[in-house]
Amino acid sequence: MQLFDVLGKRWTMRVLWELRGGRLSFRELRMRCENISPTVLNQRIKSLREMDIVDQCKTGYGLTNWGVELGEQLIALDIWAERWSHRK
Amino acid sequence: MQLFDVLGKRWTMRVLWELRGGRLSFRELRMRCENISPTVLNQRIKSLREMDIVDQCKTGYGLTNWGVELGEQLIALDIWAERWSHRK
DNA sequence: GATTATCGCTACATAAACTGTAGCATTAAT
DNA sequence: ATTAATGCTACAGTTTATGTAGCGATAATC
Repeated sequence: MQLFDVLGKRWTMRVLWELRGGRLSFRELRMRCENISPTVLNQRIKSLREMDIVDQCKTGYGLTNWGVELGEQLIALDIWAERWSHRK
Repeated sequence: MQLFDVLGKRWTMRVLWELRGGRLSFRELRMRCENISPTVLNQRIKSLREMDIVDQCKTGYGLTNWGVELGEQLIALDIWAERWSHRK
């Protein structure tokens, strides 16, 4: 499945996660992703833009409507992970 | 976050996806994952077992209770992806 | 009770993906 | 005009994944 192929690549989910907070410039996004290498960041952005999940305007990169929805899915995952992380 | 680190590795989500259907032997699991290399499959299994998401018994590998829950999260993602894939 | 099959898994050479740093071209502020 | 910040590319070095061969162990078959 195309979505899983992309999400399963290193940094993809992290990039989406960081973009939930609002638009970010390329350099800001890099810093928030532990200074991911610009090469890979650019590859991820490219994929996500082709998938209508991320877009770009003069104020930086951000989530499209689809991206916001996907972000909500990640939040659901995060809530589950919170419970899971407290397992005994 | 630990969960995203693991899920974001190649093949991890696919392995979980395939295990939703029931227990599978190492070799069966390999085949269903497009003949992923055994080296990597074993690494993923190891991580997922340490996280109490996958377990092993004489009938093969399968999901723990936590794994089933996580699988449900993936199904939610899949349902969303289905809608998304029909975008215009 | 040897033999054949299947199993989980490791070894290892090759290939692909990621990293880290430097820096170019462009635009925005001073 | 100069300085500063931006998005992004280049590239060498490292890490990760692939593909194939095969070992040791257990299970069925003759």
